Order: sequence, then structure tokens, then C-alpha cells
Amino acid sequence: MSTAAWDERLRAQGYRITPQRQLVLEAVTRLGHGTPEEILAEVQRQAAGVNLSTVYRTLDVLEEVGLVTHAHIGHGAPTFHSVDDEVHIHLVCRRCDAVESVDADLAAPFIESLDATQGFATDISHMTIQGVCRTCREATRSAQR
Amino acid sequence: MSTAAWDERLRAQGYRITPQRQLVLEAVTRLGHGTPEEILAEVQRQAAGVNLSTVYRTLDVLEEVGLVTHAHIGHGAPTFHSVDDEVHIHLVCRRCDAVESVDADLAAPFIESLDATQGFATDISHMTIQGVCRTCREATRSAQR
DNA sequence: GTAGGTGCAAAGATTTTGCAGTGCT
DNA sequence: AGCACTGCAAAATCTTTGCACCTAC
Repeated sequence: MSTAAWDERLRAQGYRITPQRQLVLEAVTRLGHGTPEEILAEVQRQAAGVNLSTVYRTLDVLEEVGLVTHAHIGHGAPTFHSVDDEVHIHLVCRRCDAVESVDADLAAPFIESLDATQGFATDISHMTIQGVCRTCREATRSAQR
Repeated sequence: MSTAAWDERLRAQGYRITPQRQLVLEAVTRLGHGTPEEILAEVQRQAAGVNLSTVYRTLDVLEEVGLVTHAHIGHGAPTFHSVDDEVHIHLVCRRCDAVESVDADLAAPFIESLDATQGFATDISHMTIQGVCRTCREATRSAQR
């Protein structure tokens, strides 16, 4: 995975390599995606002293150098995810809050038409799609409240 | 516009008709879309005494009965918009923060493939797409920093 | 008349910032 | 050794909630 050269990325922009930055990046990679709080919890399993504000600042830096990105999933909870994963789209169920990841290729034609008709360059990994997942749809269908 | 029957919608669910609710709905319709703060400002042009918490509560109610929806555009600022507008998708430029509205039909094939492959029922009006708008792309191209 | 609704102020939740001490280079 | 980075605590945002009064029905 590209995380191998993570320290290069930081150094290249004049940032320093610190245990906190390594831990946060590893936590994000391990989790796949998570909110700052969740990431902090994961980091603290290895280093209890790390502070939440450090996580925020670190995520900013990691995003700056392109090692992570974030998407707005629920209400006010931004979700960060590592960049070396395959690019994927988040499907968020408004019923059960589950988050599914879908291969970004599915959206390729759509992205292209946005480019063609609007001249808009879509940031795919940042895209969040709200709706109702299969499980909840089926539950509704049978329970038909 | 369907807002004609807005009071029916509320009554049907057992809600009462109040000046505040009318004003908030009108403000949203007039603005097209806006954050709670922006909506409050618009409402206060006609009734200065209305409180921000009332706007929040009212938006919840209006969303409950399907008169407005919200999407997460920037960081923590949810944007509400009226439902009787044509259904549209928001394109948000991460460079200049401009919000463009695009006809939802553009996404129809994509939505359909999400249904077909994932069984996911997309809430189109809730979809926010991040990226770079035409203007900013062109600016970058010429300025080539 | 009576429940639901509103205003106000305080409490929560989330994110940012100032500052002094620490540690990467 | 110098300056970026971190931890801590306070500040800034944004949103929700408790409560007393008001008002639509």
C-alpha cells in the first residue's frame, strides 16, 4: 500500500514525522473510515496520552498532503478515510445509519456527464449518497407499518 | 407550486399552523436554500422576534411532513431547501464554495444502477457533490500556480 | 380549556485556538 | 539549538433542551 511512503509525503511538504501522526494514519487505515472521536479511540489503544485536538490537527495535515480525505456523512460528523484504499463512494442509510462502500467505477458515467454538461470536476471520494439500504427497504416492505 | 397546500400537510400530521411556520417555509422557498442562520435572517426581515431555536424546531417539523429537506454541503452547515422546487442536485465547489443546482435527471442512470446493483434507494435531493466548478478550473488552468 | 408551540437562557456537542513545554531535525 | 508539534484548557460554533408563557384549535 502507498502508506509505505507516508513519511516522504510529510517531509516533502516540510512537516515533521511524529509518533502521533503515524498512529493517526495507522488508525485511519485500520478503521477504513471514522470520525475524529473514533480515530482518537483507536489511537488511544496504543497511546492513551494522545489528545483529541491533536487528532484534529493531524487529520488536517494528513489531508493537506493527500494521505487522507474526508466526507460528510451524518449530520455534523465528518468521516475521514485513508487514500490508499480503493476509491469508493459512501452510501449512507438514513434509517439505520449503516455506511456501505461502493466501487467508484459505478459513478464513472455520471461523473463524466457532470464534466461534459457543467464543466464540473467531481471529487469522487468526497461524495456521500443518502438513501435507504436494501436491508431497511426489505424490512419496511414486510413490516409495512 | 405545491406550497399552496402547505397547511394541509401540517394539519394532516396533527401539527398546528403558526405564523412562524409559515414564515420559515416562505423564507426557505424564497431563498431556494439556506442554513438555519440564513433562514432566520430572512424570517426576521418580517418578524424580528422569531428565535433561532424556533427555526431549528420548525425546520424539523417541515422536514417531517415533507415540505423541506436538507443536505450537508460544507463542513457543519446543513442546508435546507424547499421540496416543491424541481428536484435538484447540489454541486459544491471546494475552491470558491459556490453551489450550483443541477437537474436531478442527470443522475437518473446512476441512481438506477445503485438500485440494481446494491438495492439502495437513493434520496436524490439529499445528494451533495463536491468538486471544482468550471470557473475555478479555468482560473487554475490559466494561472497555473 | 388544553395541548402544542414559542421565546429565552442554559446546557450539550463539536471543533478551534492560545500558550507553555516537548521533541523532531 | 531552533522551530514545529503536542497537551491542556479555554473559547468559539452550532444545536438541543427545560421551562414558563402564549396561542391555535
